[in-house]
Amino acid sequence: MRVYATDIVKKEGEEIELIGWVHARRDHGKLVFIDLRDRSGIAQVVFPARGGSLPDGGRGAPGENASTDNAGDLRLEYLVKVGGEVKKRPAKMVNDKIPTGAYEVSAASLEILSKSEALPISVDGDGYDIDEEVRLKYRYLDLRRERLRRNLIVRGKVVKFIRDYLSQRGFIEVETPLLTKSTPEGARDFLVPSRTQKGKFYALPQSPQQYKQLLMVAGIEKYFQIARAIRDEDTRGDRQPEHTQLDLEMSFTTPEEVMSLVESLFTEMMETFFPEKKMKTPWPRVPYSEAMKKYGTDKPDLRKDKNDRDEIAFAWIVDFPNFELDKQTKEIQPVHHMFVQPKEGSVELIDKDPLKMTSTQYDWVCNGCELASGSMRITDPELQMKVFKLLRMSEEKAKKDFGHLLEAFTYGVPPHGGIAPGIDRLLMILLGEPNIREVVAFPKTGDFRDPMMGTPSDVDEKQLDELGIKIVKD
RNA sequence: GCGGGCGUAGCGUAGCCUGGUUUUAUCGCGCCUCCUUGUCAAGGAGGAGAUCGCCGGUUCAAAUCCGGUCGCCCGCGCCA
Repeated sequence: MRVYATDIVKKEGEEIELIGWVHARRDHGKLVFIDLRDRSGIAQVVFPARGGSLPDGGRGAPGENASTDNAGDLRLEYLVKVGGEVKKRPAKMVNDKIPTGAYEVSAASLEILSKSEALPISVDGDGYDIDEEVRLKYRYLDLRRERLRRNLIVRGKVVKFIRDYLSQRGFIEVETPLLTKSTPEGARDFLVPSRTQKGKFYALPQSPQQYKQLLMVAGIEKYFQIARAIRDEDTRGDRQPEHTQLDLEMSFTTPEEVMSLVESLFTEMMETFFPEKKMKTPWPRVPYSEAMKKYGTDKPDLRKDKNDRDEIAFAWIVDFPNFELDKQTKEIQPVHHMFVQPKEGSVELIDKDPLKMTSTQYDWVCNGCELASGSMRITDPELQMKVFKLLRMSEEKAKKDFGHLLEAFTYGVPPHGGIAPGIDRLLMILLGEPNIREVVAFPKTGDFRDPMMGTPSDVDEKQLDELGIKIVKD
């Protein structure tokens, strides 16, 4: 019966089978030890003397161990299947440094399932000191290391927790398209050329924003999606060309309800998976103006001790202005996006003094990092059109780009709002990682490449012809 | 686009400031051969592996100094 390495502590005296990689080998000639690693962790396997038995009496008479005679051929990262008995180690041979250190598997059989060349990178250790280009080229090896395996496992658990939590509360998970429409506002789009409509393009979604609002018009009422948001803007340590958000939207809701939902969801998540973190509850609320005045930023770091790895300072920033002036162009632009509902009493200001308007926006921040922006949305087509115009969009352009939304709002639109917390950034902070790439299975480099896949790549002339595309080299 | 840091075997590094006991470029891990019955950073003996990112210059002599160039990382701009 196959057992995971870390489960041997529960199997003393039993005949078991381990399958995993040779993480380390210590060959004493007639006696060979390996650390066998599988997805659970590490267990020591001891191979008996070749042609003999173990000093402690071992397994059976000489000759019975013939099936482990190839133990001396083992090399790092060979994939092996080992059969044997789980034994408690004598007291002075216990290794306190590993969780399975009080036990070991006394091997009776060994099968080499797959050999390995010497690895280009070590998968032992945390890997931080290895050139990242090489780590990414051999990501499938890099992911073998304990730290990254743990990151993927925790990520999977957190996402499942979110899904369960929201599903239990009546939310419906809906997938929205990846092939969508380019709108020149906001971030730069990744474009996908259309073959069937030569000369036209799809855009990959910067966020499912419009779709989720249309789902509210459809009457879904409570929507969420673990959604990819894709933006063609330069990267940072906490920014990738594509990242994952918990996108959610509710009808007949209030900022209070959204904030309280997110707060209880993630508080419970923290208690479940990160009980060691010190977190203030309820999360403080800081008005935008106060944050700017006191901290000079709308994503203040509210930790008391910034060197404390376990301190997590979640907070809400509220009472954002609707609009601000671009620092360079001095043109008016939305603080969040152009679908944000102004606060009650602020709406009338749009004709007189739009910069004085306060919005329903609320941001979730953590340790000086923005984790999410959310708001109530505009549902009045007239007000929405006013916003478009305020942002110097012609009525024709607005109807061309957003006519579907404006029209949808004429068919019985529920008031709605939502939020979209960034999963990668949250995990980066909680796992104490210095970079978002450490919590993403297959991330891209700072200049958008994947050294493993060789992305982006040239394409065949034929593919370009079908799309009606000619490459202009400068 | 701008600013900063880095580039020496498969990986991590020393040497660079102050050019020459480096004519044969340091050390650790990994790799290969042999020895080794209790290791867990196993140990012992031996060995292979580097056009010092690339191009050019200065010099009797360049990993080292100078110029250019390429690549990566971090930050700014940008990211509704």
